[in-house]
Amino acid sequence: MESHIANMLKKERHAYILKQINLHNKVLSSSLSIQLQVSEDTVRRDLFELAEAGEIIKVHGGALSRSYHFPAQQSVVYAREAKMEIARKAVGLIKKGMTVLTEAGTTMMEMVRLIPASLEATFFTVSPLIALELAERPLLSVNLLGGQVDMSSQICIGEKMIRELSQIQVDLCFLGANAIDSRQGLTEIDWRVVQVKKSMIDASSRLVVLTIAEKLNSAHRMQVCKPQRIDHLITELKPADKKLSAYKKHMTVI
Amino acid sequence: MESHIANMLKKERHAYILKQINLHNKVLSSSLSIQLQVSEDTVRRDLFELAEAGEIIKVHGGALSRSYHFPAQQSVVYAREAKMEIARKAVGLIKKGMTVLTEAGTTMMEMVRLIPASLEATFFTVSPLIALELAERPLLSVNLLGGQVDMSSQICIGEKMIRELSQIQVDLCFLGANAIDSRQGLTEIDWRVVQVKKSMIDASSRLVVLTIAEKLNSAHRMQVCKPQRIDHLITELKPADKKLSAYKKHMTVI
DNA sequence: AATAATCTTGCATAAACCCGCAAAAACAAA
DNA sequence: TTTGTTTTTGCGGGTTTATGCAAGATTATT
Repeated sequence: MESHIANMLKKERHAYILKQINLHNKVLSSSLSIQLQVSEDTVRRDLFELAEAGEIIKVHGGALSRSYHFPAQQSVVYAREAKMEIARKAVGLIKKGMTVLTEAGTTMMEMVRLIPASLEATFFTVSPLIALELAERPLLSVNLLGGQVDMSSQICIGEKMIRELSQIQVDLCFLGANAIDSRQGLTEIDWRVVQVKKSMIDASSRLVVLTIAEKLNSAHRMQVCKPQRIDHLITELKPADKKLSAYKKHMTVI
Repeated sequence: MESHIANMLKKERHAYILKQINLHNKVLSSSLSIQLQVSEDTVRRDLFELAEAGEIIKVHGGALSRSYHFPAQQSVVYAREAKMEIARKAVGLIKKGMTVLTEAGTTMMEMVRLIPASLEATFFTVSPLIALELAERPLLSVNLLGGQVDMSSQICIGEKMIRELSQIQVDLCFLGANAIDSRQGLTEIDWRVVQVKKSMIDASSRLVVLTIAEKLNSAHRMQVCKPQRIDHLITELKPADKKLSAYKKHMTVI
């Protein structure tokens, strides 16, 4: 990457700057000048042009992502309709007396919200938020597996957690999918999250993957598990939908 | 990870301040100065600009949310004023590089929210919510101690957690008080919570108790620790207040 | 009234900015 | 390639902005 940073064209610099802003929500003229190996004036001109095109917000000292203009952060869940349909199907798999292990994510939260207060079961989870929501159901026994808290995924990770996971055995494991593909299986971006998910899978008899259809047929760098290991795949689509046919060889589609 | 936290741009500070105001309904120039790592003058100028833009209401010592005067959504947290004052004092005890153990509760949450993003320290906590809030600070290492999740206290409890606590040693332990008395010390209602708090105290060199003055001179059934074991007592009162004199024999009152 | 905290004002400094210009680079056509 | 045209870039020098500090005024608190 660093190699073609020297002697970049204006367009390339613009692309680079936009990428940086999307990544950090902010750039400094001074550091860009060093990163791109051009003068600060040039950077300023670049920022000015991007700002004029409405791509970024220019401020004294650098520039900010446009999202700073809409300070009211949207707490709306993306594709909630779909996620609720998934949640409805998922809850149906949980029977009285079962031991269940769950991950984090908005889909999982929708599922947990649908769990009736009358359900009697044992839950393990790596997600603080999910744990708190589960704990509101009086008949559930809720166990939160501790560890280092990861900011981006909002789950607990780390060695200790993996060691703890190796000591439990559950009936059902619910995982959300960052990306799933009928050949590459479940994949993830963050190495540390992969470690945790692998351990979760090892600790469970049956594996259930929840995902919105949008994420079907996509893959990331690191593999969490092969498609054969997945027992149930739950999406908002009808099981007969042809987008799911490729998955049916390996797993039950719900 | 580079921290774009120190050396914030003006716009970023403004966004941060607005977030804080929406969260607490009120900000103090003094606290903001610490959190943002800039001089009070700069904070004052920021507040002035935001006030001029009509975003907030500037008052002596800080600023208020505009919606605060119309008591539409008030009293979400009981005695928030007092708790913020306590929080402000408590944050002062945390120094760079320390290892800190915290409990749950609204006072603790106020404290955690005031922790500057620039602080470098290691935190252990038994509270899922506190853990998530802490995790937003990039320079902190946050460890959530897992276990059964107790609905009423919203903390993790149980044998496993106590065993884990026995394996760590921290500089500072922050406990909230359900009841505190100059002779009976710290007391609690729930037996299982007592077990956890006792273990937390055993794991720490210095013990800090946070409580609103209202809870002074009250006691419950089960003792958590003797008054002598408490190193610092933090309330919203001035240290010189005569309500605190009985406690001064045993502990430092802040 | 006394004390402490906070505010205002003015000033100093460093960083960031703007403007114009000339060199350099990219581009297009001969 | 060479030549001419256009775009892009870096730089000098003057301007503006951001920030912290100090001293005195103002406002809370006791």
